[in-house]
Amino acid sequence: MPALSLEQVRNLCMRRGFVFPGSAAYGGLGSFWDYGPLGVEMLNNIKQAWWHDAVYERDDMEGVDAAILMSRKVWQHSGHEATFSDPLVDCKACKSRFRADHVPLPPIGDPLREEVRRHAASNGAGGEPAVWPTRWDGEELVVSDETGDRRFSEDDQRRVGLVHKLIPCPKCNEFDWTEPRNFNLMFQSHVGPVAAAAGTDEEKAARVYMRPETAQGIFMNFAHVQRSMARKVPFGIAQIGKAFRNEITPGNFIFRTREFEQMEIEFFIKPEQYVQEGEKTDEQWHQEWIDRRFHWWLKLATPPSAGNQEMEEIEQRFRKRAQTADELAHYAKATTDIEYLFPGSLGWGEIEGVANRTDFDLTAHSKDIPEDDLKRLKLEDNKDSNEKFDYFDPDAKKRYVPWVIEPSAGVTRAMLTFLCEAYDEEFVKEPSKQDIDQIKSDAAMIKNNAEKKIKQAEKDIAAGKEAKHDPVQVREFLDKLEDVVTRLPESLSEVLLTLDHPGAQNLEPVKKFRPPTEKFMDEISRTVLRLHPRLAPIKLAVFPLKKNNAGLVELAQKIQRTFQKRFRTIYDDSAGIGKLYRRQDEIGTPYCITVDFESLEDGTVTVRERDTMSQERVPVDTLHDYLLPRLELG
RNA sequence: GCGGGUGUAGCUCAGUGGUAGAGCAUCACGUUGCCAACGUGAUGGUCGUGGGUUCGAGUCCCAUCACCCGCUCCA
Repeated sequence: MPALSLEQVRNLCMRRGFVFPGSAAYGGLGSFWDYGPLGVEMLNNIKQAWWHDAVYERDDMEGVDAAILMSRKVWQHSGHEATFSDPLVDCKACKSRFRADHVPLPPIGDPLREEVRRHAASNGAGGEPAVWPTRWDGEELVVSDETGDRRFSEDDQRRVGLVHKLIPCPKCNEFDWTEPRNFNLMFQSHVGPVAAAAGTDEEKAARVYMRPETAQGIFMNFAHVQRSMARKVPFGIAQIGKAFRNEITPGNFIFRTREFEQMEIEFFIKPEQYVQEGEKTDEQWHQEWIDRRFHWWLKLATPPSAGNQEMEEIEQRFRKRAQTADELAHYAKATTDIEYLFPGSLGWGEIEGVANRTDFDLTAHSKDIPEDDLKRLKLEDNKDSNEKFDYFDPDAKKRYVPWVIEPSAGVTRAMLTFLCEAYDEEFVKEPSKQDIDQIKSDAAMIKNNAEKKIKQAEKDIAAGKEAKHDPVQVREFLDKLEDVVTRLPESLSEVLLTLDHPGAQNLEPVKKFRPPTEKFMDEISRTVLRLHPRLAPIKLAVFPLKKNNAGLVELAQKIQRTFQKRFRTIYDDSAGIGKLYRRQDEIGTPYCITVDFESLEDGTVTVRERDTMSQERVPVDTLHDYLLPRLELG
C-alpha cells in the first residue's frame, strides 16, 4: 500500500538523506529544499530513465542544455512577462481568496451590474484603480491608458468593480475586498553592474528573468539543432534543467517549490493545414505522446515484483485528464495532464502536462510575423528578433513554422510521485489478539476522556468562555478513531496516523497511548520502498554475517568493490543482519548480499530480495549475471 | 498574503512559573551464526529566533522566522 500521508514520506526523506530543508542553519528559506546523498541518486536515476526513453530509444529526438538566463525579450515575446502572473484579491470579511479575473460579476439585469458599469464609465482615467495587469486576451481585453481609449469588457468592469467594492464576494456577499495584487511569477535579476532604480530604462535594459520553463531555451535552439543535425520535421528536442517560479503558495513538501527541475520535450510537427492523407495530424501526435509518457510513468511506478492485482491498483492511481478551455495556458490549443493520486489531502495532482502549443512560440519569436498569424495567435508583431523560425519542408515543398507538442514533467515532483507510490509499511509479524485488544481498550479510554472534553468545551462556548478544545474537531477525530478501531486488525497501519488529527491534540490519554503503540508497530512491521530498481538510489548492499571475522569482512568488501564500478553500492557491518536488511528496505535497495561462513568454503553467498524478502544462494562468480538483468539497468 | 496549527537531543515525543527528560539513533567495550537481539557505559539541548513580564520563563505576553493544514496553484 502506498504512503497514507505525505508526512510519512517527508519523514523518511529527511531521516534517510533524500531531502533536507534548504538554508536550515539560518532557519530555512520558504520551500527550498536540498537533495541529500540518496536524493541526488534518485533524481539522477529519474532523469536518466527519462532521457533514455525520450532520446536514446527514439530516432527522431535530440537533446540540448540551454542557458538558464536568456534575453528578457524571450519572455516578452513568449508572453510570460505580460501574462505569467496571477492577480489575486481577498475578501476581508470571509477571508476567501479569488483570482481577480475569476470573480463572477453580478448577473445581467442586476442593478449592481449597472452601477459597476456606470462607475467604470464615469470615473474615467482619474478614478482608474491602481492599475494592475490582468490577463490580456487579444481583442477581448481593452488596454486602459491616459488617452481614455478603452472599452469596458467584462474584465474591466470586474477590475473597476472590485477596486470600488461594487462586486459582492461570491461566498459571503460582502463588498470588502483587498487591493488586487498582481504577482508575476518570474524571479528577476540583472546582468552586469546595475545601480539604476527599478523601472528605469537602464534597469530594464539589464533585466533578466530566471527561466520559469525550460521550453523557451528549446525554441531558441530549434533552428540551430535542425540545421546542425540536418533534421527533418517531425523531430523533437529534449531538455532537462532547473526552472524557477515565484509561486504564491509553494508547499506540500517538494510538490510545489519555487526552484524545481523540468524534463521537457518540444516535438516539432507539420502544421495541421499541411498534413496530407496518411500523415499524422497534430492531434494524433499529441495523443501518441500522451500515451508514451503515461506508459513511462506506469512502468517506473511498478516494481518488477508486482503481480497483476498490484499492477491494476497502481494504474488506478494514475490518470489522464484533458484540460478544459478555461484552464488552458495562453500558448496551448489543448493540454492533457497526467495526474497521480497523492496521499492525504493533496489528492490528484498534476505530474506532467502534454500540451499542443501549435506554432505559438516559434511564431512569436520570429521577425515579421504575417498579419493573419498575428490575429490567429493573438500576438504582437516582433521587431526584436533576428530569426524567422520557419522551416522548408523538402517533401511537401512548403515553407512553414512547425507546430509543437510539448510533454513537460517535473523531476522533483516525479521523485515525490515515485516515493509515495513505493512507500509501504508491511507487517512482518502477526499482531497477537492481546495486542489488538490492548489497542481497542486504549481507544475506548481515549473516547471516554474526549467525550468529557467535548461536553466541557460545549459548556464553555455556551457560557461565552474560551474553550480548551474545538468540539467539532474532537468529534471528527473520534469518528475517525472509531472507524479505524472497528476495522482492526486490517486498519492497524492507520491507527497512529489517526492520532495526528488536529482534534487529538492535547488529549491526555492520546499522549500516553502513542509511545507504546509506536514501539509495538515498529516491532511487527517494516517500512519498505518498493522502488523500481532503476530508480533505487542504492542498487546493492553487501554485509558480512559477522563483523568480527576478518574472512567474512574481506570477502564482503571485495564483492562490494567489484560492483561499485557499475552502480551505487553500500557495505555495512554496523548492526545485526536483520537490522541491516531493514535499513536497506527503508531506502529501497533492491538486493542485499550476505557473506557467511559457507561462503568461505563453497564460494556462494545469500542474495536477498527486497519486496519478497526471499533468499537465494548464488555463487560469487555468477553474481554479475544474476544481478544485472534483475536490476534492469541500461 | 489571510485564517488555523506546530516548533524541546540527529529522529519520535513527554514536560501547564521553581535543578531540562524518555524511547530510538550514534560511539566504546562485551555478547550476538540470516530478518529492527542484549548488557554496561558515554556523547548529545543557550527548549526556532529576538524582546518583554517575573525573585525565577521550555511554560505567560509581544514580535519575527520556518514548517504543516486550508484559501491559492498546476511541473
